[in-house]
Amino acid sequence: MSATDRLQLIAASTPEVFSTAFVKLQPRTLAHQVIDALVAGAAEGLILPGDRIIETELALQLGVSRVPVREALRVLESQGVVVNEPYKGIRLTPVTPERIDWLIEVRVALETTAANRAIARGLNIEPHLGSLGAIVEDMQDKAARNDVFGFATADTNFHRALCALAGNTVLTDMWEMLARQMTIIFGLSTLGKPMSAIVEEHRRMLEVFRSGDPVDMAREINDHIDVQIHKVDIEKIVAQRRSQADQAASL
Amino acid sequence: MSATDRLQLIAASTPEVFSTAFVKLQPRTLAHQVIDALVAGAAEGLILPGDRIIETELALQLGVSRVPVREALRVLESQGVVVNEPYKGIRLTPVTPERIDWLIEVRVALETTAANRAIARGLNIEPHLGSLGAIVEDMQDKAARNDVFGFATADTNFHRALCALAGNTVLTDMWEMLARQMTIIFGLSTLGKPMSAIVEEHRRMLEVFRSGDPVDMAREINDHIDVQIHKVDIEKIVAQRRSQADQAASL
DNA sequence: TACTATATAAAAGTATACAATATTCTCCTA
DNA sequence: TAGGAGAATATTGTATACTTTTATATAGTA
Repeated sequence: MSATDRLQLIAASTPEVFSTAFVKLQPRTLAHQVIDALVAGAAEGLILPGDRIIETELALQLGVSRVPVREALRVLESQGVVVNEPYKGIRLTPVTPERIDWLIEVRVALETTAANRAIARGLNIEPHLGSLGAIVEDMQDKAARNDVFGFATADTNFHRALCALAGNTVLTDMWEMLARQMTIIFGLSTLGKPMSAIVEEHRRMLEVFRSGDPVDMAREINDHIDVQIHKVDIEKIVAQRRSQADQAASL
Repeated sequence: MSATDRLQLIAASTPEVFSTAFVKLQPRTLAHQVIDALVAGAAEGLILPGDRIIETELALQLGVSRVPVREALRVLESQGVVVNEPYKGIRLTPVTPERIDWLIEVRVALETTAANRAIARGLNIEPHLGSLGAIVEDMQDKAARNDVFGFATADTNFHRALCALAGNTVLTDMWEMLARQMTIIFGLSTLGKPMSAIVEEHRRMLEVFRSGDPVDMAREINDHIDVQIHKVDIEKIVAQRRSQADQAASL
């Protein structure tokens, strides 16, 4: 079963993935939608790290021409989501434990910077604390319903909101790049700890943010993000997923 | 005089800009070359922040079709180098003092993280110190010859080499994104201080790196980068450049 | 049988052509 | 003369067609 075979399911079984992605903004260009579809597909495990992505097939499955597909792939290439070898093909970037370390290191650096900037701007007050708190409550709710996908989304939203308080669009743009890749990895791995514990961690982060101590904040973010995915043998998981997908295809 | 009128000079008067950009690696795709040409053109002031970039003209001037041009622009859009409004046009991202602050904030965060990681890996030893030192000597040399462009290139190389020591490709990729935008801004602004002083700063940074104190390193990087472009009224400079370009066009 | 060379096919890279949208300019009317 | 409606133009968005390169398969030879 090829990557694009699996990806077909994006346009077919889950059209909302393709449509909800651009709800919040004006109808963007097809290239942007292709990006979202690809990332969503990767997050759902329809495409696995290392899988080949063929322009023609992807264009066919998504119902667009190769041009926007190529544009999307070039963007994702520049962001490290896919790797390209001229005339040879594009693959979803293989996920190694090393690469996860790298992503975490940069993400911690960005989020720490963002949080400290937000504190420096004096934004660790209402109504911002309330907004962040609401997201934590949403996480709690999703955890209670055992809605893993919704939980992960809320988790991402929390960190996105925190970054946004820095008011630095360069930083938030970069954070979004990382978030995409983290989303793909999170989609593959089961969480390293129970959801209730993660909710509690966010409560604590929020409290530290309120208190406004930069050093504590840095440590809190580092501990939180660092442990999240570590100690998970991602390559084994990918192998399992691949065999599962192949097995399903042979039915 | 339009942006693409000025950009024409890239392909015409300075073909080496278009060719040297991809010397180090395999002949990459045209899109990558277009990216380099655009950034180089922006760094030389042939395109100014806020200038409209028209796909057709750019493709014509560079002697390629619109497809690679579009791919390049999409990548640059995702990196914040250009801004796009569907069906309205693409512009070189306007440079504001605020945006410079944002770029600096992220760059300091990344470089500090990189330096500390390099120290943690125990790479603040030979032969790496020697390599970095050689770059500083190169800067000294370029400063003596009053070669501003060469000096800026060497400066960039120093920081790139420092980041590379972290061995984190996610970080270096992001740093390159920032470097592009910084290059454009540096190309516009005159240096905030004499080149000899900047050389000295790099010597000091290198010394602190050797000593291996993370806190000192962070402070050193922050001071170095922060002061570099600040206190320069970038918008005024852009306005001046634009009037100069228009004046030259009317001759 | 194994290995190499050649031919065939598949897919990326590129260019051209067409459609949709926005801007601009002109002409008409108040 | 000023303002607006509409046509003309310019430019982006998208699709199709062509070229180049790589990979694969087949056949021929050692």
